[in-house]
Amino acid sequence: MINRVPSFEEYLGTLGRLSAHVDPIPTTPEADRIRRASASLADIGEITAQTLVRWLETHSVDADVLALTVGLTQEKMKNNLRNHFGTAGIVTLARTKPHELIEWLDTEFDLVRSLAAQRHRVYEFGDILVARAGTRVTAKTAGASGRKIEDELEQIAEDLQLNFQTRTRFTGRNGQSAPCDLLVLDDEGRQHIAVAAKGFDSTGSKLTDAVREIEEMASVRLPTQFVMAVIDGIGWKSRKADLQRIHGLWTSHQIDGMYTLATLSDFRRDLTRFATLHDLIRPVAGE
DNA sequence: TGACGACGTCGCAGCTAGGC
DNA sequence: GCCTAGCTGCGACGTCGTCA
Repeated sequence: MINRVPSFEEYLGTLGRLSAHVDPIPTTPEADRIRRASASLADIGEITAQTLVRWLETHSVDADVLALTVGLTQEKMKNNLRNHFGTAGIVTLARTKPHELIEWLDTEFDLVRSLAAQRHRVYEFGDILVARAGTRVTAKTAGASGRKIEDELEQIAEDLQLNFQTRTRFTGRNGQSAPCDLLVLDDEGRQHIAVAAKGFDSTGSKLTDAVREIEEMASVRLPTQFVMAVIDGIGWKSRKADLQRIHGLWTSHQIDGMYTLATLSDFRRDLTRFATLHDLIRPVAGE
C-alpha cells in the first residue's frame, strides 16, 4: 500500500513542542544548595570582607553563590576568574586564597555592599520578572560588545579616508569568497585589504567558528591581498587553542597581522602601510 | 511589518589530566 | 578511586540589521 505524501501545510500542522516546560521555581538539588547557601549568608551578623572570608572557610563549595550575588553567571564567573587568577576553579580558590577571592570580588564587583543590600531585601513580583528577563539584557549587550572592535576599526578606516565596506565578503583566488568585517577597496572596486574583528568576552564553539572564518580568509586570499585580524576579549583565555591557531596563521605569514584593542596603534600603522602599497591613501584636499 | 541570517552569550556534556 | 579543573563541542537563546 502506498501512503499519500502529506502536503506541506499538513506536515506543518503536525509539528509539536519538543521541550518540556521548565518550572520557574525549581526544586532541584542544585536549587536547594543555592537556597541553603543564601540562607547561611543571611545569617551572618554583619557583612564585611572579614566575615565573608570566615564564611568561605565553611562554605567553600558554595563560593559560586557570591558570584551570583554580583550578577556573574557561571561562564562569566569562570572567564573573569581565569582572567584575574589564571584559574576558573572558584572552590579551590575559596579554600586556598579566600582573602584574595573576597578582595577581588569586592574591588571588581562591589560584593560587600551588594550582598548587604540584597540579602534581607523583600522582592516583589515585578523584581522576579525583571530577573527572568535577564537573558534579553545579555543578548543585547552581547551585540554591543561584538560591535566595539568593529566600530574602532571603522573609525581608523575613516580617519585614513579609505574606501571601505563593513560586514561583507571579499573575493580571492578562483572566485572563492570569504567573510570579513572590514574590506578596503580602491576606486575601481578592487578588493585589497580584508580585516576580521572577533571580540568575545564569553566562550563557546562560536570562537572556534571565528577561527574557521579567519582560516577561510587566509586560504581564499590572493597573494596581492592583505588579511588582518583584530582579536580581543577575555573569552579567548578559555579557548587558548583556538587563539593559537590564529596566531599560527600569523607566524606562518598566512595572515599579515594580529592585534588587540591595546595594540590598535600597530593596526593603524600596518593598515596605513598596506594601503600605501596599493595606493589607497587619498590625498587630503589642499595638500 | 514579518522573515531571516548573523551574532555573542550561555549551560551543559564528554573527555582528560593532575592532585590527594 | 575520587574530586576538581581544563578543554572542546553542541545547540538553544534573544537581539539586531537587512530585505522584500
